[in-house]
Amino acid sequence: MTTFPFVVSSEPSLFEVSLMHWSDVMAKRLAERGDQHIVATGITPSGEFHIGHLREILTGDMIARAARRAGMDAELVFVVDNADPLRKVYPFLDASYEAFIGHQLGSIPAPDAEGKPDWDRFNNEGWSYGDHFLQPFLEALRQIGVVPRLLPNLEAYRAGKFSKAAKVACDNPHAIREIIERVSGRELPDDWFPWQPLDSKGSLDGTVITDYEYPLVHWTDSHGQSGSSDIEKGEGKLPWRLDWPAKWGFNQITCEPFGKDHGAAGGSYDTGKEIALLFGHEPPAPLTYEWISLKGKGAMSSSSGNTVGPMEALRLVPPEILRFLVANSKPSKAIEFDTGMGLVNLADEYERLTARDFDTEMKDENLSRRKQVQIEDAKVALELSAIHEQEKPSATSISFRHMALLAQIKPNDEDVWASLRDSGGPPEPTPQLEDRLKRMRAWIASEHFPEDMRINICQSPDKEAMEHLNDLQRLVLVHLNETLGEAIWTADGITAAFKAAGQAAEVGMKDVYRACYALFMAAERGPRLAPILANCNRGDILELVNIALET
RNA sequence: GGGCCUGUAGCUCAGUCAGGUAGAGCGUCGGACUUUUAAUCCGAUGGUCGCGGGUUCGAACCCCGUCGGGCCCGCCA
Repeated sequence: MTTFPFVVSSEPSLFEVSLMHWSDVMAKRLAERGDQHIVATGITPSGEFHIGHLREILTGDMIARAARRAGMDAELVFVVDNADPLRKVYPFLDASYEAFIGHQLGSIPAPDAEGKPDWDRFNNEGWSYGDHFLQPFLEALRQIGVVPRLLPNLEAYRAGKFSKAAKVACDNPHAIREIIERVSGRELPDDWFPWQPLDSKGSLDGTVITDYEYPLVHWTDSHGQSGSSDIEKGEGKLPWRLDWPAKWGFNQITCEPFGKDHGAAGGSYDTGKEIALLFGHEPPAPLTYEWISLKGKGAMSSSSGNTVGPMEALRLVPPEILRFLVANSKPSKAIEFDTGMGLVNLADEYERLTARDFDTEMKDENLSRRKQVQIEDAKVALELSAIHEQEKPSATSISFRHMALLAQIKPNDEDVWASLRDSGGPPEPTPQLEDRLKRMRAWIASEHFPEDMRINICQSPDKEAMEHLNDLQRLVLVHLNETLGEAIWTADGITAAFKAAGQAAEVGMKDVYRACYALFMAAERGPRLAPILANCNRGDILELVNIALET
């Protein structure tokens, strides 16, 4: 008998490390700190949001859910970094935005359809640049089952929430400088000061600090103007490396996932955790995650237009599949988002998982440890994929592939439901299924739908496919010309014509279908032909058979 | 220069934290369903765990080195 040194004899705890999903590992870490948690996420609304940003939010959401499942209180918050400045005139912006560079995203007008500043909405409704990009993202979040408490950063500055930290920083610029220089290994300019005042035009760039008398930071700007910035009234902002740890404090953040850029040694989390202590609070438990890139196109980037937006993704993919993508990948794993075949496989894997009974599987005592890990991981990933936290993910029992076929073959939804009914599906379409079909149709209509999945009826006979047919199979075509010509143009009628052609040619149905698939789809096999042909133009199909016979 | 992630079956990846007989899904191939919604079911196929050393009774896993891919250390959150 083999003994495994790693088997501990004590009773299995909820936190049996070897059997944990990544979200549970984080929950365990949080449990060591207490049972009240605020999980933070944060994004700068500088441009179009993309599914890369979804990972940030979903990672946080899943940690919060895991903490709640383990019996803790946990809330998800979303810091909207609208106090950050506009960095440059992005390609989607009009050149007039040049004047706003350095200005805070929450204090400048949103671009209109032509990329020009929309002053009307800005002046009348206060509709800002940040709002413009945030709004659709929030809608996508709602669909995907994430409703975080929003913490707009600019408003936090104006409300004086940064006052305490800003005072500590401005009172101790040398201590801050020491931390940043030592931990990040870079040298700060001599005139560096831990506060960025707004200049005479409202920009955070280009000011020189001339003096500090709490609560005022005195400055001169690039326009030759000078003035004072009150650090308690949001007349400026803390530099990012201080801004972040300051937010941890007054928002009482206990956990925050962030992209790998922040997580690098000497990066902003490293300096942040020391600065947090200086501010007087513990840094949150970190979790570094990898980026999501687009398959074959590299990293996602708003400015290059190389993105799939959350709303676009949701038109194609059911939200639970998007959640599953994140839940099923360890945060350290880079995700390649593939809107083609990868998506089909992902969705079908999801469907297969929903059909499994994990509890029963786990009862098998002969399972290897490895197997147990797999089951546990899959089970938790599936739970986290549910849009609503409490609900069990339900199986549609219709694979993505199958749905893709039906949606292509049947232009009318009713026919799809009828077909499902006939093949043992649900008597009435569930709302979930209707939703699936709607998204599937959008996907098929989009450029993202993989060619491999597309059903194409040949316009003319494919030479190569036809050459592979033997004489017997060719003979079928002769009879097919006749039987099909007389057939009633319905699925049943066409099926009957196939049979009749087979009988006339005295060959088995296998050869009939071989011949048909070669002719109609240039393939050896395929989806059931008759219903597809029934939806095609009769004249075109007969013409196709004719041409084939002539050549 | 410093650091992080990553390399396992044709593909996507588990497994590395706590060393104990290389795993899953997809794909491919074959069969069944007396023929079909790329379906389903069964079976088969498949890997010098990037490479080289070391530690060990035993290494995908730990240590050292090396090669390849991605990335960060410039307030770009």
